[in-house]
Amino acid sequence: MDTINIIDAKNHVDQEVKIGVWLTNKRSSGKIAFLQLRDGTAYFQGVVVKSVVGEELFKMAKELRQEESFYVTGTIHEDARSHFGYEIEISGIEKVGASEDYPITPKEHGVDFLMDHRHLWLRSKKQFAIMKIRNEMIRATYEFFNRNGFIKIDAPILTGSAPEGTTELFHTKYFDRDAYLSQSGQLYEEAGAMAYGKVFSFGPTFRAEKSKTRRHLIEFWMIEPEMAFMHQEQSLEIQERYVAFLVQGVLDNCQYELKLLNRDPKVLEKYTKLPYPRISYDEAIKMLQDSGKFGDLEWGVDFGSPEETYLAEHFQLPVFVMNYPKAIKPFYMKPHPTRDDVVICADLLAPEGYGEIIGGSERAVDPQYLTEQIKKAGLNEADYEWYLDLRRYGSVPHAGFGLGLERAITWITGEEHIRESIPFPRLLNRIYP
RNA sequence: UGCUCAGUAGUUCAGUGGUAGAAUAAUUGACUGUUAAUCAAGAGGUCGCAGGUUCGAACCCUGCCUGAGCAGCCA
Repeated sequence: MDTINIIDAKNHVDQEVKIGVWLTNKRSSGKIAFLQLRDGTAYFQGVVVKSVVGEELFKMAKELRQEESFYVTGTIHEDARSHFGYEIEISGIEKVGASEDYPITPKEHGVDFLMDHRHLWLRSKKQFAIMKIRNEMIRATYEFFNRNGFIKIDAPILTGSAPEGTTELFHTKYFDRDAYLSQSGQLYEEAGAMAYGKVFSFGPTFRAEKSKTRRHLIEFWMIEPEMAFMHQEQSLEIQERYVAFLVQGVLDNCQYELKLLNRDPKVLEKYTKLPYPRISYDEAIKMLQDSGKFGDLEWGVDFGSPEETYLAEHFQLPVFVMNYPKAIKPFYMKPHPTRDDVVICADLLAPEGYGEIIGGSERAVDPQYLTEQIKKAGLNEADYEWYLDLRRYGSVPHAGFGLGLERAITWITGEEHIRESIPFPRLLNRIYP
């Protein structure tokens, strides 16, 4: 008799198998019991018929508690009455771990209660589906960049200074010196690109901002590719190919999970068609002004979420907004060749109101210009000597971008809030569990 | 950090000045195909915390704590 996973049940129809499972719910009558089972690969139902298994096993089945773990043995049947398409007719139960008064019931719960029990909430169907899609997007990320000649260069998490100097950093100690948790690996990836051509990082990022919205996490995961001998236009092509590849990966490998989430695959299929629309910041400002919905919006301001949502809704596709004002962007972006007021950059705004998922730019290469910008930004020049070295020794045109993994997951899964896109979210005032 | 809203049974909520309620979960029993099964029974409470007003406060007032939504900031 084979020991299998639920997801492989279709390959074992009419065979007797053994599966290690947890009980998610049960229903029973005097003669028949339905056990809702999960094993981490899928969810399906076990059927226990009293007249077949006898008094003792039937009684044991009826007394199983929610989230109790056990082995079931039985025969797999194809059955149209099951949501999964298959079920197991149980002939034996071997208890493994007891469970009493499991807090998360099949009824509704509030967000706070669920977040306090995040370690258990992860077992439920919706969370299972989101985590599987997250895993697929991580897998597809590695595949995409490896296929396209990138190597992964890990940026440090502990840094001695603020890479961008703009947002709040988590402060810590590095023995007797000050240190900060990384809010971006980008500058290090630029060093990587000058060493190995095309590189990417994929790691945690920390922002000590008092942000409290559905699109913010304090700790999140970012993918930051950086490419040497590359201008912004080629970078945009890589960005849209990468995003489309993520969507395609989920469509190819997560149909079951999309169904659990009620996410319509037809909507996602639209996002695999390239290229994505591109508009300049100037055009975006004009569109917003013409809409008459944003008051006295003036050139030079950064977009808030209502503006981003309006732009993305207009195209119903991910849309690149290019070349923002220099004043609202970080110091390392390449200045526009003919205009003093904008830089060569682009944000990718996700449709359906999910906001910015990528920020990217071509990088400034002139060490003199960079030194000035570092001073202007009020940063300590000495901390950036190593960064300026990259411009002193064989600098080349290069571009890169950063994709926020959880924002992309929230968009692709169609979830309301970013907090369910990461196993243990760190939110303002929440660091338990 | 600002604005708004909320905190009552394990959970989700009703109760807005006069004996603390419902549904659901858990428990016990009935039921041969259930999909949040159904039916019946008993049980379940520091009404967020502290102070005040009142003959009397879950309810009114003040302060504090906790959370949610939106905004700013960002990916």
